[in-house]
Amino acid sequence: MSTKDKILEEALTLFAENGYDGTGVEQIAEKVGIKAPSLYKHFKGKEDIMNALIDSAEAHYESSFGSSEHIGKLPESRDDFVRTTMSRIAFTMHDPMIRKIRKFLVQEQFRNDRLAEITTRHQLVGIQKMYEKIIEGMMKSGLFIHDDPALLAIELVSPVVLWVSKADREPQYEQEIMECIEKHIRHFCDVYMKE
Amino acid sequence: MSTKDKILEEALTLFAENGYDGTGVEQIAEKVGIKAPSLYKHFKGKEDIMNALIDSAEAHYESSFGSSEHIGKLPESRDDFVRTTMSRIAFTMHDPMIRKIRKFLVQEQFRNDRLAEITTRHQLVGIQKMYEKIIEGMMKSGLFIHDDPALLAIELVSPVVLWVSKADREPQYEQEIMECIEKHIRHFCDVYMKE
DNA sequence: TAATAAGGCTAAAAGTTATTAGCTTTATTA
DNA sequence: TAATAAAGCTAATAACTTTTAGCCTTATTA
Repeated sequence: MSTKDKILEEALTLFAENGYDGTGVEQIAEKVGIKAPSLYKHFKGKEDIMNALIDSAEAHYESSFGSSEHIGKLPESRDDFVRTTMSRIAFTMHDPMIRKIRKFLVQEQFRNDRLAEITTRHQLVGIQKMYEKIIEGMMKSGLFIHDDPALLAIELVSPVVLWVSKADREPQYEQEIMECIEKHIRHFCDVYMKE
Repeated sequence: MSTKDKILEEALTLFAENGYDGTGVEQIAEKVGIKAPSLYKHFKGKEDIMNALIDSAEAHYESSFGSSEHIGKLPESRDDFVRTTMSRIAFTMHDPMIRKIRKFLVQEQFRNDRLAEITTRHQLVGIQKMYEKIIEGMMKSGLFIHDDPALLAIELVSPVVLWVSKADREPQYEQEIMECIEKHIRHFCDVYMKE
């Protein structure tokens, strides 16, 4: 990995943990294994590092939810739906990179309009749009009752977003949280699936 | 209002806007109308101001959701439920004090365990426990179908929490957001209310 | 191989920030 | 009214932070 990439990686880790203002360039440099002034061979300044990070958060969003490719084939049963949804959530919750981006965004969301907009996309648009399509498909294939897929996607995803953000701040409850999430998803199926 | 209270008020405003690390004691003092060293006649230091603010956020939570008194009488019809719920949300969303506490907590939630725990209580426990009781009561009075009140409260409240936090970062969309929320609540009633 | 560029370093400038010391004024109370 | 406490101020300290300047080594390339 190039030094430039390593700087971005360590900066994201530190920003996620202590916020932008709570992190010094010296700390970043130390984690990379260089001295602070050497950072300036790769970036114009601290703000420039942050902007590059925002770009990469944006790129990450695009590659995760930008196209509809990522849906794969539609779940074919209730159990299939619960299983694929839970594993998607477990992945999102535990993947270190995704977790750092989430923690970074949530702390810096008020810094500027671009960060605000990206945070909304990550929290409200991304997974929800995806599940809108999945649910819509499953309505057509007769597994879900007919209803507004957008509203159902919101009802499915919102509690998950809140629980995952609880897990970000209180990781000791991860297991209970996963149980709550599964209970919620099963209840969702009880209400909106046929039979 | 005492100088001490004014310091807390202005500190909260600034912390909500720029975060703890993004706010200087000089800025706080200026807004209060004194010089920075005078702050130290009222607080031991910057951290002490923050701790007092956390106490007041805690007290605010207690007075809002600590007792069951705040439910008032149960809604007696679907329209009544939608109306009272929407007005509670509008109040929570617009009240400047509540908004500042929300923005402060969301930015500082990772700073220490106490902040993490209070953030969870504000975001996940507070309104949800309240609606758990309301929904439970309305199940008994036959307005809602019989189901787990805790799960229903989560489904009702979670999307609202996410939309309100979007309104905090992008206030220009407040109106659309209120429309989305109302649509969601009406849909919730369609699904879980009798007739 | 010689020249050049990339990327590291030290030293230090320049600015900011939280905090303390000590003085003065205002308000409280004995 | 006199004494004391509270709360303000200026000046200064001390630490920290970001960034620049200039030098040296290593790698690339003509």
